[in-house]
Amino acid sequence: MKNLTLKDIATALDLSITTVSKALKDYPDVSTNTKKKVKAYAKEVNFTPNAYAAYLRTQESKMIGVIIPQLNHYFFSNVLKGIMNAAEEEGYMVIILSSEESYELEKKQVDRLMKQNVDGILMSIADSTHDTEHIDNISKQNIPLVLFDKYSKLSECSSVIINDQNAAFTAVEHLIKSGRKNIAHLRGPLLPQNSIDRFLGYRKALEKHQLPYKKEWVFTCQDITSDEGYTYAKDILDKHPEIDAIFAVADMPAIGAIKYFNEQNISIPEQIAVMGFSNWKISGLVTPALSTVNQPGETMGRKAFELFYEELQLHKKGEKFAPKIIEVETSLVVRDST
Amino acid sequence: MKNLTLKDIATALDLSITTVSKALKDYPDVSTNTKKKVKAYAKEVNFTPNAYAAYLRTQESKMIGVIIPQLNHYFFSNVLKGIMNAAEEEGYMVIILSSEESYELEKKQVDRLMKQNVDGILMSIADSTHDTEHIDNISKQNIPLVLFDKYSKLSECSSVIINDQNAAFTAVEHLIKSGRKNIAHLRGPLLPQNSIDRFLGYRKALEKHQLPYKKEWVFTCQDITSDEGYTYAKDILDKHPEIDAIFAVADMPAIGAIKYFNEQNISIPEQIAVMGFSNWKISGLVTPALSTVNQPGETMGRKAFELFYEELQLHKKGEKFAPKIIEVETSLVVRDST
DNA sequence: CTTAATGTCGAAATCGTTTTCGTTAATCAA
DNA sequence: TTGATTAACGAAAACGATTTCGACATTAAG
Repeated sequence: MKNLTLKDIATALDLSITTVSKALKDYPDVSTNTKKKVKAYAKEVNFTPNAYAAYLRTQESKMIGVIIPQLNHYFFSNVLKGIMNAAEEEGYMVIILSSEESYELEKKQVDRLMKQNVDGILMSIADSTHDTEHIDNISKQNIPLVLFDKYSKLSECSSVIINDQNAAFTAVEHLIKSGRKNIAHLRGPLLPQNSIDRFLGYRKALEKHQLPYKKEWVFTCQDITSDEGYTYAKDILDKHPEIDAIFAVADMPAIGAIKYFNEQNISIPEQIAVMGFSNWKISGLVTPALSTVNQPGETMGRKAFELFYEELQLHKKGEKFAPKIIEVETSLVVRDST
Repeated sequence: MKNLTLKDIATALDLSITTVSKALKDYPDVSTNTKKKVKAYAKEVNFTPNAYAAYLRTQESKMIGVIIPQLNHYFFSNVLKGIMNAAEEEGYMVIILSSEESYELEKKQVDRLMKQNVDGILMSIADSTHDTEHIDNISKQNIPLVLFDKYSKLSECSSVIINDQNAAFTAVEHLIKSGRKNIAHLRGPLLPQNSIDRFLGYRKALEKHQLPYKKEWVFTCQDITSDEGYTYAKDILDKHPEIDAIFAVADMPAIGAIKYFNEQNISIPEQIAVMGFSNWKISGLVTPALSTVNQPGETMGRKAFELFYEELQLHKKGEKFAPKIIEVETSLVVRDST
């Protein structure tokens, strides 16, 4: 049982392929009567025009590509959900690829998407990405591009982000307002802007409240989805007992730290407070429940798609599109760990 | 800057489109010399034949569709990884859709994939799916289909699964061997076979060791990715203080229970042992670390793709394919909660 | 009544690849 | 030398939808 074609419908209704095609797309030179008949029949037999054949003519694949650094990642899964829902509403299919935080793989995935003739690319760049030639290439090929979450200062294109610095600032200020004075920071890798901005937000909060900033109180996590916080918590207890709060770049390191403190019977938040970042699902389930910054992934995904779609419309009209940057609101989620 | 076509290469090398195409696909009626020249040039200009145009002729889209019940799910993310890696090796693109555990949406997503002319569909059916007409339709259209993790006894098609009953049996037996006698079960929803089989494994283990099975000790979680275990833990403490171990259908309910016990200062595993199922990343990070059954998602994904690919090759030859069922090995991960 | 405008429809070219079926020239057997 | 074989290439017809351009009939305008 093959898929139906325009020809099948044309034969059935004794019309030409042309007229059927035009009727379905509401061309003005088809009578209302014919349109009705064609549409009714098409609906009856559940006809959808073959996307591949259509592409050949229109050069529109009705597909977008999404590249994320990690597949197994609560936040990115949420972003994907937002993208996919928005995409479906406009009749777009989504091809998801992962760069596994690797610059080389990221380049390769970009290439795969271009070869697949996607109508646009939404991506969150990998931690290890240090140049943007492959990204700039996308725009050069006139393919709409939107970055989300992670972005690069080197390359100017549309982005959907949060204000990492402000969010971190608010989180740390909350620790300060609850009386903490010696606040450590589990920061992320050196390269990505998020990691830098959250660190800067941390410093700013300390500065504003005239608290000491000490280099030894900042610990770098290589992978913010791992439990590196566990070992750093040990360091903190052993070498810096004066520390009374930790602000982590992400939830997982914070949870790692909590685990160590629990094992050592250090009471949270009495002896030490712990603040995460991102609000993963698990954050509410650890003991004590983790205070954190909510990063609205689904909203970001939806906005990213909308930005792509807007850009595409202009492209089609041949107009230039000035890159837009959308900042999505975060919020502080105060639970039991602070 | 348009994408290159066969024509461009033909013009550049002063050959016909036909010869270029055939050279790239190693047809025997092209001289070795010409093949070399064409391939070298194609590589130089980074040419890949347009997939859409190729589809029109071959009816092969080189895409597969994957439907999972939830996007934001550690286990399924792992399966996806396995599928995507295997798919890439064979030059396939993957379209991922989510049924959100809804039967209606699942039907719709199947339809979308068929309309997209995917070469095959891999899916894990939703909890709420009660009939298999939409699934049988896929096979009827001669599109290779492979189910994974969740499957249906109603419909016979290739599947990649674990032996839920045996795995649950082993897990519960481990609790028994460590001296537990009154073991409760947080089971999953009534419909999916996994949930049933894990429950049956639980019962079998009790039976074998002549331990009591009590209906009141079985609690049904509606959503096994939620923390329903938290409230059931309260029930258990309040109404069934004799219970000394819990076997949960999944990690999240187990973690929910752990959270409640922690808050009530019930020591785990001394007063009560907790066993999960699936081995989510977070399981090692809660306190105490959760003992659980490891479900090798990535392997399952890879096997699922391989099964699809095998079936596709036979389809192309016009041969019949007898559905295969592959059972992937699980293993017990003993941590601190038992 | 003639010409122009309008309202419906279809023929045919096009997108880029694949593949069938020729065509040509060179090689071989007799 | 002739006929048959083989090696190397190309012309052209698909695949299914889109869209340009005409064709034809009908109506309106002059």
